[in-house]
Amino acid sequence: MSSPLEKFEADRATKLKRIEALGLDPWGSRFDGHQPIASVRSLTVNEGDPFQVGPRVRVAGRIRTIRRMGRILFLDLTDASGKIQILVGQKQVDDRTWALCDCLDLGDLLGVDGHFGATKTGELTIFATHLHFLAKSLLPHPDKWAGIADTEFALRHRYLDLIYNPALRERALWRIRLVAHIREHLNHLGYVEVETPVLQAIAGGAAARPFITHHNALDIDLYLRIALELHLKRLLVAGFEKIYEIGRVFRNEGISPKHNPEFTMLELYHAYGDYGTMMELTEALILSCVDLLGRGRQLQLGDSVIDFTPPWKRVSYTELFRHYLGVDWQDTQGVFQVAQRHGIDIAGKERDVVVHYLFEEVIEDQLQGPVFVYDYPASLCPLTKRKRDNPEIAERFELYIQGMELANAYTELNDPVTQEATFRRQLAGLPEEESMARMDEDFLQALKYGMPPAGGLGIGIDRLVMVLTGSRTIRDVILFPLLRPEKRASERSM
RNA sequence: GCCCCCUUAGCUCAACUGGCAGAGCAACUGACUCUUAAUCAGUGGGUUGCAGGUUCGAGUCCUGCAGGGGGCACCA
Repeated sequence: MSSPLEKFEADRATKLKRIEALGLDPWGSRFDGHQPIASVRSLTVNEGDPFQVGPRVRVAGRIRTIRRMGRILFLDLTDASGKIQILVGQKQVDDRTWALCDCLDLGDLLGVDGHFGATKTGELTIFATHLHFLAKSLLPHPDKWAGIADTEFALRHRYLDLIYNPALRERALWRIRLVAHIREHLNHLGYVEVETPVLQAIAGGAAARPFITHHNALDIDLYLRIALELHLKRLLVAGFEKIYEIGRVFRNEGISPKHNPEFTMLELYHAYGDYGTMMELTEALILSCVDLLGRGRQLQLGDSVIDFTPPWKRVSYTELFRHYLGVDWQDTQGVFQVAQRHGIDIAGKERDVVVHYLFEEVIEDQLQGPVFVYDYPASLCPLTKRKRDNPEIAERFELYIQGMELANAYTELNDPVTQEATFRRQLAGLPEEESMARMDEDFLQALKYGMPPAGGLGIGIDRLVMVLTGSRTIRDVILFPLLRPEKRASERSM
């Protein structure tokens, strides 16, 4: 009981007991009829004694500051909509409410009845007639002005960070609005939202290591999905024509400012479309998100300004290679020479693997964008339809903004024979540790029943929100990013 | 998995080339009916992330570990 923190808790527990002694419940109960603080603030202030004449209001929120002046008490109360000052005067409230004022701490949740008005200095204020205690905060809150500076503390106490870091709360709200907007936009275009399994016997649709879990009753290992693709295509076979899913996918890979092990993907499929259909849709969708922000079409992102004014640049993979590397990526000799000049190890590697390295090493970072890069080496795109006049090229595009891949779209491969062949080639090249990857026979069979030609699109929602909110790391747009559990804390709680 | 940086009171931060661990906020006691980073008087609060080592003496130097951050690798 000697540590400072325990003393804080003991002090607050004492106040909790005193609240109980007043015949009040320190954990509160249903509290109806309160209105958002922002809407209270927009009421008009009446002339006269503010304890009497103002409109009657009722609010609920968290105590952010307390200023005690003898027989009068000022509180700042915040709710989801804003902040307002509360004035409690000993003469204007009953004895029990005044006694309660001695038991209030920063962070407590409080309901307030009173008259809305303004103080002598003009501060909009609720002149309280009654307080309703709603919940005790037993732990001391962060410094009310400095907030939380320690990154780790903020990440491990995200609920506190969201209280004391308005920029974080604002970004979280933008993410919510943007995702809702994307749904509205797509629904309006006639796309329907579907849901497909997260637990899968075979995790396919992307090349990534999956998380493994186990189903007890069936006694089988299952994987968490790494993509939405293969089930959505089954739904194309099933007769759905314009579908999308916004869902969590899981990839068992490293964590970085651009990578969280679980993240949110939008995948969308349009029967009888192609990657051109998807390019038009992508531009319109993201543009309408930019417009929703209401900050114009030139957005400041970090040190640079990205101009979203359409039409966005469209440049082929081939053109990029000529421009940045002065070589045709289909020229095997040339590619190997250029790769060696850039210090890339080419020993035993296939040309297109080296091509891909070169793209990521040399070109990707320079794509300020927004720019559509289209027509990729086919061997890098096992789920993509080849160009009719050149089977080495796949009808795929990716959208790049600030060197970051934001969208990825194909003309979908619907030929089961070609699909099976590309799967087999892909599996043959996999290292031993990834031999868990298996041919998805069920998916191939679905294709054999006939999948319409289609355009498909994937957009990383987290990265899109990063770009649109100017966030430097993906953690800024994910409310609860993955952290390693604290060892000492978990041992203590055992 | 590798490299670099960070970790001091509940929170935000000080502490010179190794020399008595400090301040603001928060907390506690008291004064004050228009304050608003309220003010004034007073009080308490520390395993300096953890474990070792060097030293007369370690927050400071060395080694290991943990967590976090950044970078690399991985990520079609």
